[in-house]
Amino acid sequence: MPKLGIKPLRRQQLIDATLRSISERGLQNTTIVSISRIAGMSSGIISHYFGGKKELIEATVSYLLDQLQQSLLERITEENPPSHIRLHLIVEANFTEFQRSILATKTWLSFWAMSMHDPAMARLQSINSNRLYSNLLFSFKELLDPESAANAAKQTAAMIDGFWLRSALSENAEQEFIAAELLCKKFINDVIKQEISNASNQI
Amino acid sequence: MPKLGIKPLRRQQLIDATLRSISERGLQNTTIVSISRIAGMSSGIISHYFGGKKELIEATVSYLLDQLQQSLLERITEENPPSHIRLHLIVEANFTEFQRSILATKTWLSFWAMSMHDPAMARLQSINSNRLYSNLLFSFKELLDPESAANAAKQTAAMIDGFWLRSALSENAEQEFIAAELLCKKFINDVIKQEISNASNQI
DNA sequence: TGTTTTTAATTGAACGTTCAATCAATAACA
DNA sequence: TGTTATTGATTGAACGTTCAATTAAAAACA
Repeated sequence: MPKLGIKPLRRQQLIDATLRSISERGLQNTTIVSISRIAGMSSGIISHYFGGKKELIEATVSYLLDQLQQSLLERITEENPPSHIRLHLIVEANFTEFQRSILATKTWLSFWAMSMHDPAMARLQSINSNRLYSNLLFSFKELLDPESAANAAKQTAAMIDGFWLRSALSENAEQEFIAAELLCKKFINDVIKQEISNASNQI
Repeated sequence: MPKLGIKPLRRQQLIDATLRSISERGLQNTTIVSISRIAGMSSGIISHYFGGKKELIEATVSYLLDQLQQSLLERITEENPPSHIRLHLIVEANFTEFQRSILATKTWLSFWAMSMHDPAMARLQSINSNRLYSNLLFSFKELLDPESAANAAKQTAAMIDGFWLRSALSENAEQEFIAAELLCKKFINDVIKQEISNASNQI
């Protein structure tokens, strides 16, 4: 009998090792050997559990996407929070402790660059990008007229991604992430305030 | 004697070829051979004019930074435009025809990813990031109080980078870039409008 | 002007290195 | 013992760099 449940364990161990390798050496210098050494296993194990290096990288990115999705779901378990709270929760999910980790940041950046010439990566990237927009749009629509909501959702999504990028590349990333989260929330509050006052003026 | 003043010409030809190679195959698949073939020269030429591949990549990124800077300067040749116009010009500079080109977008993305584990690239990246923020801050300060100006400048910089990133990765990049430019300008207008009405309420 | 000399630009084969993938051998387990 | 998990040496392709040889343009000369 094969060891029970060892396959998902090994796969997760190798994904963790991949994140560490990329955060330490960058994607370009991450090799089959560097990953397997961090995982404390041999180089052949990667082909055995993932078929090849490419599939392991893809699985690692999928893992990051799942983590991001889960960090949002964890926050909305409460019974339907009001829209403006929900918007803040979306922001928070994108600036989680985990999202800020060097493990994650370096991998996200490499992943974005890869998306430009790797169809499989581009597909994952597109799903994630649309998900953020859709989540924001859903909540904004309960507060603003459709066109304003669409604009606000696009602007917020861009601001989140932009702040995330600038923070990740900054020298004192941790402080920048904290400030970024606050400024994203401030933007959301201001948009809602402004649009509501605009609407009341028009009546 | 061989052709005089050919050095700057060849260097630019190789930089152009590097942009094309990265846009076609991605940075990972860009090799000395792929670049020199696009340039119509031999592989040895790169070491001769740049010392090595690394220096050529750095020169290519510097070229992109210069183009970005120049596209802004070209717009502000007029005698001191008013602050809100200047802010729009900054946005426009970041969404130039050239910035939208596949040649540039793929290289920028690879460059960001490289910055995380290449000190020379990180330095270039930091300069560029600060420059955008400083330019925005300068103009916002003429319209808003210092704290509001700093917040607005950070938010605008993030929104520009974020929109740029999302547009570059999008399937119909061209349309997205156009919409992005408009939404960045709209944000700037709204911030100014809102802060001014806030200030008048406080009096 | 026509010829020769000088000079640097350019080539591309060869070299050493690095990497992902493979697979026969071994270890761990049931 | 038989089955699966794991190892790690080996392979061959791909890469950046180097450099002796070649090419062609400019300079010097007559």
